[in-house]
Amino acid sequence: MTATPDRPAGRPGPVVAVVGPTAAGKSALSIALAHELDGEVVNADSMQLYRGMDIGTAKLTPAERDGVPHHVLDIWDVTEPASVAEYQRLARAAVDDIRARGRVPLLVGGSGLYVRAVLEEFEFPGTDPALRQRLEDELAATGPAPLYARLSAADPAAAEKILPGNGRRIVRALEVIELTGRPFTAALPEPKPYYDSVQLGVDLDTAVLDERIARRVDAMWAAGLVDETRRLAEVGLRDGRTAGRALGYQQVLRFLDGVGTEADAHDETVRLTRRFVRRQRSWFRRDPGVHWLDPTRPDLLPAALTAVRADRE
RNA sequence: GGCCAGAUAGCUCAGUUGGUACGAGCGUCCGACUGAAAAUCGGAAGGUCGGCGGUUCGACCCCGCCUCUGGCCA
Repeated sequence: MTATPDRPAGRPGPVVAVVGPTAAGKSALSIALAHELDGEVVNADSMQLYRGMDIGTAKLTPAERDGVPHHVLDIWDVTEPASVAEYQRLARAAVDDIRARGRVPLLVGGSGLYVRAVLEEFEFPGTDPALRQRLEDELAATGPAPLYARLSAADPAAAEKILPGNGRRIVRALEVIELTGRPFTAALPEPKPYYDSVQLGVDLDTAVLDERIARRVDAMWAAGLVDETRRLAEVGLRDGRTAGRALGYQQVLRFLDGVGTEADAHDETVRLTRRFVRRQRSWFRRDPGVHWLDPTRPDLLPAALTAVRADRE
């Protein structure tokens, strides 16, 4: 139990986080928990932040939300680049507001960094579009090697933690160093809670989850993902640095641009979503604080509630 | 029935003019991760090179037979 700076008086319970890989059953559990706990959902899915990206992100429809208020979704245009820092501000404001009203915040999503940014002490150094652009242009022109050499000289500790081929992270590190004059924290810090929280993780056997992903992508296609993408393309999805790369949308965009068939786009989406799941797991598994639950167990909800209440002492 | 091509990692295919397979992409497994994180990047495990025989000091690469696959001709 860690004191939080501006926790309202009384006994606000922990923030309940529901995490895990895509398609494992986070949404269903979160709705059930919300009903039991008098909770409201705060989204922690980086792509559900985009307005209009509904089918491909498996966003719950208003009807599926079943009366449970959802926050921090549909806040960005598809052309806007995502920002964890901005998300952090918005999500924390939503959490604080929910608690101030005496209700329970449920942080739900599969974007590991986003979840941590809310739950733990996590300060993002600033950014500067012009500087960033300059570094990115340089990266595009020369490749990562010269940039990495510069990073090694300026901040050996960071360089040691960042692989020489990872242009993205090298650029960000150089940006932070130049901007702040201080070294870049290239390794995740020991978690220090910002909110008291309970993290519930749901996951399935790989074979089962892989099959579910295939069916989910089928369902997305049937629900009109191609049309949704076409509509979003008209309002700039292609220029969206973040949104245009979302799973499913990126593949449909390629198909719409004449690269490959629609079936290719579908199959690629399945393939890449499966790969994404592996990455999500490697993020969440390292966190010892996650209480894992098998979402197929019949007593899932009671088990989840037990885990939440166990933390309340 | 005849002719031709092919048979190499789980899949698709490179490759060796005979000297322990440099393999690649995809898949699989594992990992990193501080303002794009559904991003970005790294590592590992997988092959008695279709079968049997022959030639040779030595064959995945040469020869013969066989099996399977694809195509062409009957």
